[in-house]
Amino acid sequence: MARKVKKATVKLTLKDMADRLGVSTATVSNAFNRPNQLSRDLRERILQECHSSGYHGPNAAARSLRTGKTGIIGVFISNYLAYSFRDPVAQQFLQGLAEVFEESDYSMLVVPSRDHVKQSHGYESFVDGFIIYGPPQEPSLQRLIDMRKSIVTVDFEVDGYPAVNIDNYEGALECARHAVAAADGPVTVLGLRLLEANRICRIQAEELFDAESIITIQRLHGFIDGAREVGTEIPYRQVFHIPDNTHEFGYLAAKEALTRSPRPRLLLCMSDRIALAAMQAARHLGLRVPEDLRVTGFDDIPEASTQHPTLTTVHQQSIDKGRIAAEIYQGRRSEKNVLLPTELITRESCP
Amino acid sequence: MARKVKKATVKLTLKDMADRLGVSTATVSNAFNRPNQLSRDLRERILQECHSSGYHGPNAAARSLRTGKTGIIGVFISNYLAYSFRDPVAQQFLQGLAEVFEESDYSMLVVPSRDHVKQSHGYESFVDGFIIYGPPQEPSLQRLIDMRKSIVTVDFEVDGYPAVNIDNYEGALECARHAVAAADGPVTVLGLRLLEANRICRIQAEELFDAESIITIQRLHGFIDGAREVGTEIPYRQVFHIPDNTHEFGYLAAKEALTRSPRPRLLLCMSDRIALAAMQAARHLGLRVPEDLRVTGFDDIPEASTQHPTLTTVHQQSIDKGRIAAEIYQGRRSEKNVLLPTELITRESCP
DNA sequence: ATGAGCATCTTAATTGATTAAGATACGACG
DNA sequence: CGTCGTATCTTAATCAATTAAGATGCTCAT
Repeated sequence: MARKVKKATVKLTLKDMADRLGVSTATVSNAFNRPNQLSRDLRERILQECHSSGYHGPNAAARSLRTGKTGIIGVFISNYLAYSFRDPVAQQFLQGLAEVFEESDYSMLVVPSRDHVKQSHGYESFVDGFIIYGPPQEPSLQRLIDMRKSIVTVDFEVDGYPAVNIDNYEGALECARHAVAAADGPVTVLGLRLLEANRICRIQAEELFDAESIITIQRLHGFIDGAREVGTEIPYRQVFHIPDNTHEFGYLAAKEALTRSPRPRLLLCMSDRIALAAMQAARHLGLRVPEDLRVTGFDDIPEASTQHPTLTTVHQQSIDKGRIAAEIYQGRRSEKNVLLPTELITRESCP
Repeated sequence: MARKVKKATVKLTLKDMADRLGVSTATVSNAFNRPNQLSRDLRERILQECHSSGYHGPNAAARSLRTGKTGIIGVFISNYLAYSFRDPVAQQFLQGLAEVFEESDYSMLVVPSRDHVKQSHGYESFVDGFIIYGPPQEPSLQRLIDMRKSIVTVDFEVDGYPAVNIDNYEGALECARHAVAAADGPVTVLGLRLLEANRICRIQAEELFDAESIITIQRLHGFIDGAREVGTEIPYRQVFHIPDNTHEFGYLAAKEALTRSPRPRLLLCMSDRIALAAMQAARHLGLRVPEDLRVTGFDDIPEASTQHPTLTTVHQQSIDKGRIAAEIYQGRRSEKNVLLPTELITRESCP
């Protein structure tokens, strides 16, 4: 049963209101923006009249043209837009952002960075500033910088701009120390976005992205160094590259890793989503976790603690990452460069 | 290691470009918007100069003021903004929207409907139109209508506007028929948002929302009618109200339902998230699914098929719902009122 | 040769607000 | 009584674009 509503009336401007009320546009504008510039009575009358005749406040485009502000902040996701609504960590990050921006009356314009420079219609000039999540392509980044907006970067850094990051290396280090020490057999790493390739493969050292600033490279080094500390060398050939953080890719990569000989006894995964997919693959292969195979994740997404067996993983403060980025953006924090700690959470998959 | 980028230059306008090039503003504008209004050579020169001097296209606010269009579409979520980034079905819906809008160069402004009318800064006039997901409060809805924008409603209907819905009743009916017939004991419904209360409780018939248009009421009627068809009456006192679709609430409600006497042998849940939480609660109580307890969900979110035991549920086309809403919005579809079918998916939790 | 037709570019009105500066009136104060 | 300050409201410039209508020069058919 459909709802009924009144049909809309004609489009009204601030000037129309001024005419109806017999005052100047400046006064109507002030009624909305600077209450102390006019008498209480008149302001009441103006707002009352606007409300009853269906004028919903000053036109945003005009206001923005004049003031240069919009109340909209751009969230720049370095990936397909659809991706950000599918990745659990990105979701939590967005949730954190939303929590803070929501209460201060900002709206969020979520934009994808893919092919960003090619796009024509220039939504960028609509936003007051940007939260940039993950490193965009170089030309996109330059363009954002050129727009002279305030910027906060997340999960990467740009000289001279505030940044929020997590301690990927330390988390991976701690994780590998614990997991490799407990494992009694071959170790395989299921790694994310280590190469440019868009298919699953094992890596060659020379193909590896050499940027220390890429978070998965930080995790990889943490894994390798942590394993070495407890006496195990992880050769590059035991590291898989997975092009995207999806269940499907994780499942396939795990199947491949687990059907090789010798079969690994430990999978160090670079995300929880990959780890959960790997556990499904293990189940389908008749392997018990953790008896036959140990698995660790990274991120500590909600499912990590609710699924069975529960997942040993490195906790990162995804929601806080969003909250803090939003707070820095709003100038509500003194520090400009935040490094959030990570923490190993030991659960059933690798006790 | 932080990236280095060039610092930004001064702010440029279309007029600045016109002056530098010795042409009129109209010509520069046309270079961007109406290529056939000027010679190929001149257009090249203009775009080249704009690019090299760092002018990134016409200011969006000014353009929008003049044209009345922005290329931004508002996605109106009838809940806290943060919620939409946490609810799996909402996420899939957003993903579907994003897929379509992304390829046609639209940006999505995700706005919460909560306290919508109270908010002052009027982002609404920034958007060309609205996708309204779930029924907002009456005054919010009236306000959106008054703005005279194009509107597509999802999961509810408004007279005179296009709508996308799913067949909640039929899905619930089919689900209850199957599950109740197979169950050999008491049946309990874990229902979502059936009352206004913001705590878990069992319902009294007279408290129930009486609007036939609310999707959870449709599901409830489906459950009740389906059970009746196979000879079981579900009394209202066996229906729980859960205020929000979260794991925590689901877990608590299930714990409560499963510790009552007589213990139910079947839980009909109104969402997968509730059902998955219920299965965790069952595990913690030492109950085996499906041997001791059968569980069904609704929605068919990704985890329903990947977690163990896999979940019997009613599939809804959440992503398509988003895609179709976006297509209708863009006038790419002839039908204006779409009812998507649902389908029972039988898995391990209730074979 | 002439004017119609076309491509190309310019002029200038327009969009809906914000806000500095100015005008007016009124009360208080020396 | 003149003057100053304050509260209140108005005038008008400004923001950065779009676009209808007009101007200009060139081609081509008659």
